Amino acid sequence: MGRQKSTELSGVKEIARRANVSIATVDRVIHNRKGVSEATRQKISTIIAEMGFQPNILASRLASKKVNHFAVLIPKSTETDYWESTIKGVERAHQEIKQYGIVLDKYFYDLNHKKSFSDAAKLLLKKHCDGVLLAPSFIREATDFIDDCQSRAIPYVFINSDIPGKDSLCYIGPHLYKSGHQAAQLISFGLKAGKVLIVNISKEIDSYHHLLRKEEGFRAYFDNNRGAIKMIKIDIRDTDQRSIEDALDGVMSEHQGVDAIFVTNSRVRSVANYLVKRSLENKILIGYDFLQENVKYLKQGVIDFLIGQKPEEQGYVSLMMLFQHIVMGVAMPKVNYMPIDIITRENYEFYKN
Amino acid sequence: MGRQKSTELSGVKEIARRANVSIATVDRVIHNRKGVSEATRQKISTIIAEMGFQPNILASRLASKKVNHFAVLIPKSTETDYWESTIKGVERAHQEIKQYGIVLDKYFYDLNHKKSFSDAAKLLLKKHCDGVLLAPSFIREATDFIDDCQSRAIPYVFINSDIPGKDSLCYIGPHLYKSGHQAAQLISFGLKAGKVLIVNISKEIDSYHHLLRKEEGFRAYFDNNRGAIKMIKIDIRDTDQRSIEDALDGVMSEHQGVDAIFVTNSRVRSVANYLVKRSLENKILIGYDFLQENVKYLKQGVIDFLIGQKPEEQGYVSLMMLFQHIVMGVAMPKVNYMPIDIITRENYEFYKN
DNA sequence: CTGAAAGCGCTTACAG
DNA sequence: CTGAAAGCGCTTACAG
Repeated sequence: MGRQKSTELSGVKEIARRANVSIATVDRVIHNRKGVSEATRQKISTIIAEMGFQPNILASRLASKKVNHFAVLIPKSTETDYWESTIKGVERAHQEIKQYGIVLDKYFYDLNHKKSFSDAAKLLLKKHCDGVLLAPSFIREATDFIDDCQSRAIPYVFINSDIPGKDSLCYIGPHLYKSGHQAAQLISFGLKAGKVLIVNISKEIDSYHHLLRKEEGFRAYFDNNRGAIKMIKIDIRDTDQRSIEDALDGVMSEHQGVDAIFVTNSRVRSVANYLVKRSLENKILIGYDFLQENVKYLKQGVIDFLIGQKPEEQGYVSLMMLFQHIVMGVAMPKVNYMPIDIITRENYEFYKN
Repeated sequence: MGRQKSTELSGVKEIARRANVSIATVDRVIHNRKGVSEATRQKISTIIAEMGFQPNILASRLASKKVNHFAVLIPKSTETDYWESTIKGVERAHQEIKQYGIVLDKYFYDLNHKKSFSDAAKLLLKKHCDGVLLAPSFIREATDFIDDCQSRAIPYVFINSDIPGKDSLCYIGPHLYKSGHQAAQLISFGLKAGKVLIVNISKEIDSYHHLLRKEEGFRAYFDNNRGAIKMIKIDIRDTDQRSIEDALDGVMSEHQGVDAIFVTNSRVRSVANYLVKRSLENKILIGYDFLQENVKYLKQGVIDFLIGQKPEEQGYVSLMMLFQHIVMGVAMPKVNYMPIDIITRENYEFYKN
């Protein structure tokens, strides 16, 4: 391991020397603090530019002992589900940056109750906070909340879905339409002609809007590549296994000879379970999300493909974005679409959420 | 933005106070330096454990001005190729950690000349270095080099491929066998019966060994799921377009009615080009790597699937591993397989190498 | 508008 | 074997 006392001329001390001022004044200029004559400011700015000076962020955070609070507002998770991965990613990012004085405040809401969102949001706004990371599941409630954020000049990033028309620091999540498109392409690769069933399962009317965007993309693919594919669709609003099976029995008997099924969310496991019970495993089945239960059916060959949305990376990237923007002062892209991952029984063991 | 002077009792000062010693002695114990009586060491260790003390890495690196040199030894890249991405990932990681006093020394060799590897390795070993990241393309030469590393106690990580039997800090790269398996599954999803052609294109005898592991995995899939698939194979050692086309013409006329082609590396673009020239775009074509030229044919529908090996992430992760191990003292997994990514014309625009 | 001085939490000679 | 003191590059009161 080398050791080396710095001999190079750099840092605030050198700037101060060259400008013939104290380092305190240099500091004022670096941070755009007032109380510096225009002339001195000019002189120092020029020197900074010439030197290509980059402040030492370690020393800066150490000396200032500055603390930033970031708040995260997402659905609460139940065991092994999707949002569990998201919060895991957020926490992993926090581990990496907490030494810079980043405090993470977590707020969760219940996807079945809009009010829980507003309640959590209210709590959140009671404490000081320098940036927010939110999953705006409920359009109205989320809109109210971000209006509050805006009036307090708190920057926020959308995760997993966005609110069309509402400007945020950044959106991090999937391109829903395209992911539906991808599902369609996979089916059409394996099925040149036949009947395809689209299944939406959700009691959430609000989040239904996500599913619809996937469905649109799915349909559009066959419109452009129209061939011998017929499409049927069913919406299932009661999400217990029994109701799902009844609904599927209904549609299957009404429309004989379904060859492939596209489930627009992670409930594909319920459909897989149904297919096994009815000995219909040979149908092509595609759905969403790398969840334990889904992978089980993938391994068995009941589910052919899962489309992954990288919830953990979403969480990780989101918090990092906030950090890069607020602490490091780095510019960020407006949109950061997650990859559309294709998971199969051959590659699932190497998959990273 | 909050500000807050620390009031909590923590840090070396507090340890020193509790142990009734100076902070210098505390420092000696923290870093296992000698020159401390066993009694004092015991006392201090206990206090450290009790407090759950974690040294402030920012302050530590700032005060010590310690510098670590990491060396990277990989093939030199030509424009937009695979290794270009790898070095990009390495450099991105370096950007993030250089503030900790990490210096990156880059060495490149020519994949067409084994000697260039040894030469670069010799150069590398002339300078001080705390860790090495290497792509061991040439087994013999790489083995000699890591023996040197071992005798100097320099830790090293393998990237992109490993040397079976040679223990390293860590291997970061694809699971070659499984990725061949994946290619086979995709083909079999789209082709229930027919003829499949395996194509190896490489003038490199050494790196041939990689391709072979992919081919093995590919074949094994059809052995397990044997059906109406016949396999043919061709090795092409002259990699100019003309020779490739001649070779393909030969095999195609000898074996009529090939339905699908699996190219075991990124040269799939050459085969795609050939198929276009002969108006054979309707055949299923699968190959490797997210390179511009390959994506061009993916968009056109000539290539059906590309398998991505995440070269950039390989580079990023590798350097981070070295950093985590050497600077942060964190334990690392022995193997870090990259995901086996499936890239299509529907999802390529969201793909990250 | 400006500067001297103390301090962030740790490390490093140096002296004993 | 141990400690007092200076210093890393920056920030923050405080005084002028």
